[in-house]
Amino acid sequence: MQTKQQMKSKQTEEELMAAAVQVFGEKGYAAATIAEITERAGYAKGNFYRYWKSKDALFLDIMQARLHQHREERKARLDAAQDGESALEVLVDFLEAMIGDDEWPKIFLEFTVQGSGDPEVRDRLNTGIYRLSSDLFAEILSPYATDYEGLRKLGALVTALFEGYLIQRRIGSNVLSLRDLRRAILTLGRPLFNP
Amino acid sequence: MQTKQQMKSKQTEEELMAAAVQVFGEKGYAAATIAEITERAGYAKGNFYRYWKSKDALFLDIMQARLHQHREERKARLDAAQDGESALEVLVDFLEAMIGDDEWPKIFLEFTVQGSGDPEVRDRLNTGIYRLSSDLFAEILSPYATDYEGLRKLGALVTALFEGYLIQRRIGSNVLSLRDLRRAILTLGRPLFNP
DNA sequence: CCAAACATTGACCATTGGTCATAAAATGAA
DNA sequence: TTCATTTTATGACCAATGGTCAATGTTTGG
Repeated sequence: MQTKQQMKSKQTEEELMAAAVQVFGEKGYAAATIAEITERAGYAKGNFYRYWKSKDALFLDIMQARLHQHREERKARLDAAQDGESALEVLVDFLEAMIGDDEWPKIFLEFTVQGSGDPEVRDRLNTGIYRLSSDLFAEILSPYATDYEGLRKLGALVTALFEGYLIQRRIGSNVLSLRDLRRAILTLGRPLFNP
Repeated sequence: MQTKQQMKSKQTEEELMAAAVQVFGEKGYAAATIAEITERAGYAKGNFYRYWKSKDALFLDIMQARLHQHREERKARLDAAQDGESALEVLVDFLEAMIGDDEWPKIFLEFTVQGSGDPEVRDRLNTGIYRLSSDLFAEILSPYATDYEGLRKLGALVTALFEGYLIQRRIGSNVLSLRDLRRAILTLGRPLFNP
């Protein structure tokens, strides 16, 4: 059992994080303010910095938590895949699920682009926890294809397509649908699995 | 001939813009400050707002000027294209040239993503002056293919790939090269031109 | 019971985009 | 030339915001 202090700390952190998820979700990354987050959770602004060293750090934590959930599902479904194309479809399912929610992917994108100005944030984003890295992608699909470098590039192309798609959604363009994306990805991947 | 005042105004605007190009180029969009721009041009901060109504407006002007140049070249070369695939290659050349410079595309991306929060900026970005719109893309390639809607989607996919590629460069990933991008785009486009 | 450790507060700071009253310079009609 | 009007430029000022810190309350464990 923990001490009263430890419990209170934990609770405060959770309350702050819950408020942050709300505020970020409503206003996006840049427009969300620490003052509003703490106020909504019922604390003073200064208290925030006992739990996170910056707004960036908090957002990375939230991102991590949200992505963790998706990764678990992905793992389970991948075990059921039979061949390269179906495994690729599972990966695309995973990316689509991440993107399916309407607001958060845009906010992730906003943060990714603006945060990458800071070397510290850039490093953490590159950890592979936050993005479907090319290496992980190639690793997952390698049982089904021989061209490992080709798989890495395919992974990068897939990520590029999804993130480019997000930019278009952010700007308000509706030309592409998720179905179009999927078709394009399969077109790009097919040569690797049926040489 | 203009009056002395008009000439001075024009000169001031040019000096401010030149300073802005410098500062944005060195620091990116967010980190560039109006104070540094005016200071470098030798004026007081307040004077800036006689020429642009906001930092956003100035950046859009700069973006427009830089893109105009590329568009002219593109137009000239497109007249020489013979078939669909070579016309697509010209378009890719154009996008590659835009992206070839090292810093500015990243800065454009930074602005595009963060500025798209503001409806006014979003509208201007969608004018088609700032992006290779799907409609323009389809227009240009329509002599070589019958599936007009397919061309529009191809245009959107190409844009998505390039902008996704920019995100990766911004984050520091080097998996994709421009050659990879080109190959992927041709793979996606081929079915439209050789049905 | 009390000193040390921890949790919380809110005034304060620096930065920055943007505003505005004021001043300096140019203009053009009398 | 004169001088009221218009244009150009100034810099103090404002509000918003991320972040800091000394001070205050609260818990802990000896």
